[in-house]
Amino acid sequence: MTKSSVTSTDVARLADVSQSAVSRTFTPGASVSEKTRERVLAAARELGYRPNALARSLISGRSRIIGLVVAYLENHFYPIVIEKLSRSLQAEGYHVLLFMTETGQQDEVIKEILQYQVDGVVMASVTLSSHIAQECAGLGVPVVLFNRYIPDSQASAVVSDNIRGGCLLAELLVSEGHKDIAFIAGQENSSTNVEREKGFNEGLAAAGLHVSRRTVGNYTFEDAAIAARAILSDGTPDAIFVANDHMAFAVMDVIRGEFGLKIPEDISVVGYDNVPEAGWPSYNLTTVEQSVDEMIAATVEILLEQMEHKQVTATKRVTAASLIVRGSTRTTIEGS
Amino acid sequence: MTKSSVTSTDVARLADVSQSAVSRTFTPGASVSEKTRERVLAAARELGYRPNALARSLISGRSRIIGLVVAYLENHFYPIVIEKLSRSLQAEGYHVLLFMTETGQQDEVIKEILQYQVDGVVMASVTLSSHIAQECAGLGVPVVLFNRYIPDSQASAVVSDNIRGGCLLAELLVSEGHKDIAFIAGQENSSTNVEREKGFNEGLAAAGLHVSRRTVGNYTFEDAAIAARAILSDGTPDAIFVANDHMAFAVMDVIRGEFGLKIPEDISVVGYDNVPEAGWPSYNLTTVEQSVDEMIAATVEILLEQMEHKQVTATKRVTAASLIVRGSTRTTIEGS
DNA sequence: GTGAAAGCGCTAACAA
DNA sequence: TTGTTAGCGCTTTCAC
Repeated sequence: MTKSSVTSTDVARLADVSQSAVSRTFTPGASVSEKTRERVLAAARELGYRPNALARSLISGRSRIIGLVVAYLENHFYPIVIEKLSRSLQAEGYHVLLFMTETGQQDEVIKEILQYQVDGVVMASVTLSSHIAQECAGLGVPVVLFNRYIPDSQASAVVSDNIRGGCLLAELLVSEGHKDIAFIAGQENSSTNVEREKGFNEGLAAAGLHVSRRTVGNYTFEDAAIAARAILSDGTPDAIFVANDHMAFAVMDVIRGEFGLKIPEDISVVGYDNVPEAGWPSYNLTTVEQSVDEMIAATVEILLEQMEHKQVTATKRVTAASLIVRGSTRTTIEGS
Repeated sequence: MTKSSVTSTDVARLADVSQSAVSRTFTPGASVSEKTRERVLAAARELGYRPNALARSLISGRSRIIGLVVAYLENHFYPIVIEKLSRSLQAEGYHVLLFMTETGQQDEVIKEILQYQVDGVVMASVTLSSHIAQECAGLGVPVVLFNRYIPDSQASAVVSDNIRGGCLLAELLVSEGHKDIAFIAGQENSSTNVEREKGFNEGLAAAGLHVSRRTVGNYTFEDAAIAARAILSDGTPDAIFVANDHMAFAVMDVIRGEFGLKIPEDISVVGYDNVPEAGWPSYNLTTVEQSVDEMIAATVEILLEQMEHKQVTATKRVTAASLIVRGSTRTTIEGS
């Protein structure tokens, strides 16, 4: 039992310097002579001293903690986001305090977060009320909505070009000669769903087509399966656009397992996100890639910029979307 | 710009009470009269006051933060762990500070963690040196290794009964009449791999059998695919036990996609973990379930117990493993 | 039950 | 460059 944490005062005593000297030694860019620096470092090592980040935060007003709010990790897109965001922030000397929430509880959660004096907040798979966004802005705490966008919010947002992505998929399906095209939606009022659908519809419209059938999968595996059954019991469309990959896997399973149809011979399926499983041979799903790396980079950039200048202004960043063509879509169409 | 956080002093001034009264109002179990309590609460609401968790931690010596260290989220088992652990801890008033690390960097990471004065640490998919474990114990910070076990460590561990699980799978394969049985290992020196293999071998030995071929997949999708190719190019075994589900998906894809074999008609495959994808129709994988819920419950219990009594003692908890039979294994064997 | 006062471990002026 | 001196916002004795 070494017990108790050693404090800077303990180190100072052993090194025979002032407590401030110890503090300076551990403050990058402070002025300490090489001699005292070494003395302090030696003493610190001997006692096993580590600065208390909380005490530091209390006075400096910067905790170097970023709050991350997520609603669910079922969709594999989000674990990847968490991993990459966390690594990027760590590289900048920040750490992620994780908050799992239910949709609808976000405001409560934000209040909890603020108690930890976080320097910034990232909300993935979750939105927040304009009221709370304003409160954070007032406190000088930048908030970034990740993969979500709320018009007129005080919060910044990083999204990929979902409209363009939807359009790319429509163009692909059209070019392959599909006519009877169905759509399985995600969460109705989410910006991702709205924009992907919008782009998709526009793409079809440009070719004089439109979605023949539409059901809702709410971005969950189970609902997507139900949505797929609803469509297929009503006849087999040429193609289905499913609003994200996670749902698309469920849809493909229903198509092949329950209806005995072949993909892409009997029906084409396209998804959205390009999660790793989309590249797995069993699914081999044609999809649109949202570059998580770019989205994360933009997020960190916004955060750092605003934290540094303590100037919170709502910023919107849109990253590129790119088509990933795999085997779930026909390259040429034979019959009709 | 409301700027600046309101402090308890601000609230005290408005409510015309002492600053201590404000503190007591927000300290569960402190003695405050109903009257002052209401005055304080009213003032707090008016000013939008929220206690500063960092300042509280500084004096109370308890941060209510738990450090969680994870190496990778590729295997879907871990995102689920993160989600459930985070929710359980939140329910107890704790929050998770996330640290992504590379294997081999854990000691550095732990030192960073300790700076945040965490009340406890959970290490998933990662181990730590006995040296660091001792340091944490000395500081009174409980450490729980999740799904990992290190003999003679100062750290506690929560694991499922991997030996039993491996044995259950062996018994199943034996009972179905399989003879030529291959094994694809995870990470060679991880306790999960060692124990699952041990149990599996014992189970086979009880029937006078043993593993015919063995390759290593390192718990990654890519290596598992390579390991599967190595085995299959050498002839088709009756069955393959893959040390976790994540690798099993890669193996199944190779079996069906590259070798044109049918599962389970030509070959049975079993995995381990029972991640959600194992239940997806495309894989429908027979596997062993590690009850994440039970493992999380045990983890939180150990943490709370030791944090409360500030008494750190290495504890080992083993949860049950149960067989989940699905369609990737034959129920009766015809030929061979 | 309530207020005054003493710090928790640290950073940041300010003098020296 | 260095030490001294104030606090950061809060909890917690201790008298009253």
